[in-house]
Amino acid sequence: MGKSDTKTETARLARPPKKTASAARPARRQASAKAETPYHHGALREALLQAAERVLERDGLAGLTLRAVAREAGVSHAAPTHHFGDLTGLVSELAAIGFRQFNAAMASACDSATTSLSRALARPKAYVAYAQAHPGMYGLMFRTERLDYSRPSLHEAAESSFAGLANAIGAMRQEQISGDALTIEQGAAIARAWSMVHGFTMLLLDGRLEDILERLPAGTTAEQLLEAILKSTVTGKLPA
Amino acid sequence: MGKSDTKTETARLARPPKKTASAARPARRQASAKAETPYHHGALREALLQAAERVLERDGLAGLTLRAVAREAGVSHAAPTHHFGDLTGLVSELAAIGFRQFNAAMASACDSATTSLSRALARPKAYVAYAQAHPGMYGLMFRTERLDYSRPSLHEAAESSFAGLANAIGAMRQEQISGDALTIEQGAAIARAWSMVHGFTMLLLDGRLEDILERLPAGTTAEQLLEAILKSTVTGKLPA
DNA sequence: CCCTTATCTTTACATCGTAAAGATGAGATA
DNA sequence: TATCTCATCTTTACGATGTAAAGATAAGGG
Repeated sequence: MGKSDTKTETARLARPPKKTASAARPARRQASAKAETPYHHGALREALLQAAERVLERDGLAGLTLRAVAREAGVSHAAPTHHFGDLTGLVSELAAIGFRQFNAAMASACDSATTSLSRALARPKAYVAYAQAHPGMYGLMFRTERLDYSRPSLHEAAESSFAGLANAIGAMRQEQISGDALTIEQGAAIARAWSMVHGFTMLLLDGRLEDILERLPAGTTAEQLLEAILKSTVTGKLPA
Repeated sequence: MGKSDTKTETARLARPPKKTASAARPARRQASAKAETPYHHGALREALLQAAERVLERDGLAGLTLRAVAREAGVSHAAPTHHFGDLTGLVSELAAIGFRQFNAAMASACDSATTSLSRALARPKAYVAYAQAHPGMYGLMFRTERLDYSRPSLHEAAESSFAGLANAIGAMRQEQISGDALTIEQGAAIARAWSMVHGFTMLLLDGRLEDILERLPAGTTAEQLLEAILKSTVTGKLPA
């Protein structure tokens, strides 16, 4: 009766019943996260985060549940609770990882830019490219109500992401962006750039740009559309 | 044991046990949606949609569940299924209503604009204003993975919304936007405007513009920031 | 060597979406 | 009018999820 938990979920664990002799304990860190560690995993927290990212990119945001992550990592469904408190905790830590990945991608994109024009285009293009390569992560970072920004790791990673954007805009305007005060023009420039690229990304990931793309000359890609947008913006034309 | 459904949810219905005499049946449509209709409601579908909107704006997207809507409407938890099939159905119909509200707001905003500049600003301002007035609805329309665009009502309402945007851009460029083909410049102009205002709205609703707003001169509102963005865009300055 | 404590598992429960079967009444048909 | 049919709504049931609480197990220090 009821209580399907017990039967359904316990079955797949198939832990050897006793194992009093502590024989095995193989290498204490497998890197494959494939779970051969009985009881004390040794690095469950990291394993759970990696499992969560896999689940997220495989099954989408809706599939990212505590129990699914626990299954993916090969532990009991309540194991994540001890490390993250609740779903919000797990999701927030994963989002922090996403922001760090994202920041790294942006930094490396800016480095490999030479001309002033290419520097103006490199950042937004890398932005969209990251989102396309990690749609689950980007969705997690920007569309989940279940994020706890009071967590230091997430707060810091997101803050750093914002600072990178602000600095890039400042560099483009050949100004120094101070940390604590902005003119209305500076704020508008930052908000405008962020809104544009974030909005484009969201619409793209949601498939809402398809209507436009299929009306364009055959074979036009989203990247080309983005480039056209950026160039017309940089050139200074065509109001919204 | 278990099966808490029965006790917990049935309790609050408190339907008079028999009532074979069909005495009451008051007016068949209450407009208050307050549920005094035994068994056959008469207009449950509309009542459920109104209840859903109330729940959405009160408890947010996470609170918008089939059972919560049924409770709000005063019917059994399975009643919505008959009218909408599943949660996706209910949510999609509600989103269609949102798009129609939105389209009406946009249309009325455009009508009440005189100068060319005010016409360029009226639309995006009304866009953001709608989202701020109905954050739940806007979130539902644009951030829910659970929308079924194959439903005619939703498809049509969203399509009409897009057409309105495209036409506004076309008018601004003094061009005729044909329904089935776009130049790359036209597509870029549409995508750019949409991305900007959608991105701004999302960031604003998510509270992610707070970092910027609080660094601006004291008391600067989101509307003023938006206006600064739009003006600098119309004037043609400051690349992204 | 035992005891404390962190880690992980079991068990339990409320809630949710959804399916299926039963109850009820509205309208058509005779 | 009496009955039949069918749309509408309720009950019951089940699997899934998040989370709390208690139990099991090992790690490490006294």
